[in-house]
Amino acid sequence: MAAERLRAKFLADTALYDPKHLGQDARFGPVERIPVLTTFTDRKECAQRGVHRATVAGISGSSKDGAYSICVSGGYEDDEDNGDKIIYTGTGGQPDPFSFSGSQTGDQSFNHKDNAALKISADTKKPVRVVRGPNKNSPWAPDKGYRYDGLYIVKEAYLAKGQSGYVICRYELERVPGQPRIPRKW
DNA sequence: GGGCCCGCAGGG
DNA sequence: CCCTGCGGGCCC
Repeated sequence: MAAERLRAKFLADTALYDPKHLGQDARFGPVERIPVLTTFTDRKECAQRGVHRATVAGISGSSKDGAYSICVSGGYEDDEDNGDKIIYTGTGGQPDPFSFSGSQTGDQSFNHKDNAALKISADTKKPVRVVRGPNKNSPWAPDKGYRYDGLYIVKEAYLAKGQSGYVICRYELERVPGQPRIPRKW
């Protein structure tokens, strides 16, 4: 099948990413040979290609230099996905990452290293790669797999009160203009 | 389809 | 090293 051959070629052409060979700066921005709207079968592949290097966590980055990438999968009830604008929720305040209820059960804070990283991105205005996972609540999410949707700028980062009444870290992201349009489901 | 549980790659 | 985190597979 042609699609499978194309996929095999893609996997061969995109060298497996070894972060140890890269400087900190190389972790920001676009990834070589991975165009916007490239879709990965799962989080592991997405991590191996260097797009979002965490296999589980939603935020990948350094608490000193800022975030490299985030994954929007709809795991947090206070998220809002409007395509070019995203309201994203920080990490923490949930019982554990594998039994997400969607509801917060505790407070978040910028003391958490991942939340701190994304807050720094709001100051530096360095672009952050955004990956969308399958999310039935968003018309902009892929049906399956994880799609690299290009670069966004973190406009604001602040503490807020979430739906469940707990403190959350809230981030307002805006897509960098001039990138391929994101397909809409409905 | 839901519940359960195992796991890996980062970053500090 | 150690711990954590918006998966995923397997069983039923």
